[in-house]
Amino acid sequence: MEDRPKATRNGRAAAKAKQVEAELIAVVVSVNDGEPAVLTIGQGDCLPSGPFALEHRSLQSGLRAWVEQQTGHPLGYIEQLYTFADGDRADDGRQQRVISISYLALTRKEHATGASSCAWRSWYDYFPWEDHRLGTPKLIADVLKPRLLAWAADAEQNATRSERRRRAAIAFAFEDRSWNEELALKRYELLYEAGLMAEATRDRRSVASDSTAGTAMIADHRRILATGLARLRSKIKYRPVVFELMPPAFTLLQLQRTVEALAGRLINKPNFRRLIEQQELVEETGKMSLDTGGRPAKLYQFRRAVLDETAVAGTKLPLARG
Amino acid sequence: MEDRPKATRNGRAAAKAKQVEAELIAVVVSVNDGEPAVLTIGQGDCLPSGPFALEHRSLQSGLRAWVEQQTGHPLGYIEQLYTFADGDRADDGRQQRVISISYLALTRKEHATGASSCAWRSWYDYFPWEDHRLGTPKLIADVLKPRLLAWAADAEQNATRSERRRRAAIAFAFEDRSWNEELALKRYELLYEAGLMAEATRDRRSVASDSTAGTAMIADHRRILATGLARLRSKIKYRPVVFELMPPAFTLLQLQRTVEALAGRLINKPNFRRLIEQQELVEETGKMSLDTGGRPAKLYQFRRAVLDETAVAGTKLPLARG
DNA sequence: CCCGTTTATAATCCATTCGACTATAAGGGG
DNA sequence: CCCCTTATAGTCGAATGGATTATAAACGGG
Repeated sequence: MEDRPKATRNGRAAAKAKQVEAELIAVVVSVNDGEPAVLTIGQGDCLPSGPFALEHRSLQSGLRAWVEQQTGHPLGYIEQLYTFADGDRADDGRQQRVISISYLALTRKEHATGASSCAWRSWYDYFPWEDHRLGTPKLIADVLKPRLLAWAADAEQNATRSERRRRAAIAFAFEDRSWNEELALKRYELLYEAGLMAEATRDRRSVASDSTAGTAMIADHRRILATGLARLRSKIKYRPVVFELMPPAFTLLQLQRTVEALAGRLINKPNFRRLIEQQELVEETGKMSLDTGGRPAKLYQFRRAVLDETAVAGTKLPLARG
Repeated sequence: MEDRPKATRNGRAAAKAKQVEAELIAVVVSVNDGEPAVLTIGQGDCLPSGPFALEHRSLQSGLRAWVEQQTGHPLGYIEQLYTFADGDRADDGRQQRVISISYLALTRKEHATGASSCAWRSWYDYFPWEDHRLGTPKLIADVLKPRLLAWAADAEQNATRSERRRRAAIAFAFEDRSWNEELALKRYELLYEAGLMAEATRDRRSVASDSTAGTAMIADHRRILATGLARLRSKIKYRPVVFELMPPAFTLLQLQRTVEALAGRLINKPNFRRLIEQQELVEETGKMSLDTGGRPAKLYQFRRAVLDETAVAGTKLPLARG
């Protein structure tokens, strides 16, 4: 059985043909006054990114270095999102492949970010159909729904037509289905496929659609952003990651507003409080917040201890069903 | 703002220093007669893998090609697990980095795999402490617990000692905590850190421990396997992936045994049936299985339609709590 | 100073979920 | 025919979690 590490040996022998460049991309998220924001560079159409190089000790430290260099912002919590190859880069004629490794980072805005050419932009600039806190956005019924149905009707085969209609109905809660905020990535992919994203028309070199929604980004950065959004919306339901976005002391309503900003939907207040308390995620600081506008609220802090305990329990947040 | 795609441009300008090799690694899982198996090559100490090369259209197709070449086994369902860099490869003096992109694949054994040098091995050969179907393995109380406690006591600082004890207690359900099958990766990491895995003593070039548990693998392959195990145990609870492991027609008990094999714990039978049925995951084929040993059982098949519907619902499986 | 507004905080109601258990049905073998 | 095995149906009860109501405490305006 001398051929055991065959693959690796072959790879090294003929390594020349198998060299790739690895790119690190970050979705850096914060929430300020109930608005979820993402850290962008350029004209707000680009996520912080850079190649993984020899001087980086690890993928994570490489990512931290690039983000700090490009935005002046140090990162706390980070988690890997997804790795993919050959977006639209292979078509420039060079025989060089790029692998993109994307990360989700949670932080707080506060750090004054010097004069870098970076900016915090609201998630919902890029995905205006995702914010359901004030009800279903009109954009959906006025623009997206008719366009999606037209796209479905465009299909040649009958089966394809009904499949497209069903996919759209599930993703966007047509035909009185209930809205599912975790489907953010599926919705982006559907809109891309239907030619409603500026990126799609650009990539296909086809005629620009008469109606595209949300702010576009370079390459596949908006897709990566959608991936981060979907991951975060899913994760806040079973892991206490929200606290990475909170200041050291906060009121329960501030915590709720942060979750709502991420989920893009409103939460029942008493139930939210009950769940937070019975899970012992927070403890009182003893101080009160006076600038609530009404009755002063207790200030709480995250119980760091649960970061170990919770590995067992799983932390749920009550996101009301439609 | 002409410096927008700065990172990428820099990367290309000085590309020479930033070349890496990308390796694809597969955890291929099947379940046969209630035994969960993983596809290995070599002496059962190596997962199928190979470099990502120019001829591969995508990461996934590259992975499929390597697995099929090395094992003769075509893959169905695959999902990305994790990407990591610089395992223990950077220390051989070469200035060359390797990025490993790991995948989880679910399949069925059936395909006669020619005469390749590959073999199906039980998961629990590598993680004997993970199978709790017949009660808690004696290995835990007899070997792991004393060794872990000794490791905890070894720490110099008081805080470190109590932290190690707490981590061990959570992961292995000491001090009458309840067993959580999803912590498989944490358990492996803990045992590695405590020097109980042959890989750890090998990596550190330290004296081999007097007691190591389970079959070791090359490099970090056993860690990757643990990652796949943990991911799968988590995922079967909210997505209907189990059916990728089932034959076209099966009895409800066979389905239950498969879930139990993956989870490493037993499930309450009436509750399992109730959950499967009320979620409409399966439909009757009209045929019966006669070789049950008792009363004949209805044969069911997976309702492919739920693969779309379920995007909304989330499919739970009742894994009884300790 | 009262009173309406705003927010905080506590308590209750109720449908659903889900673990645990019991009971009945239908095959085979001695 | 009894007894083993497994299949299948039904019940009980605790806990979860969504929805609603009630009370408390600040502020500001008339």
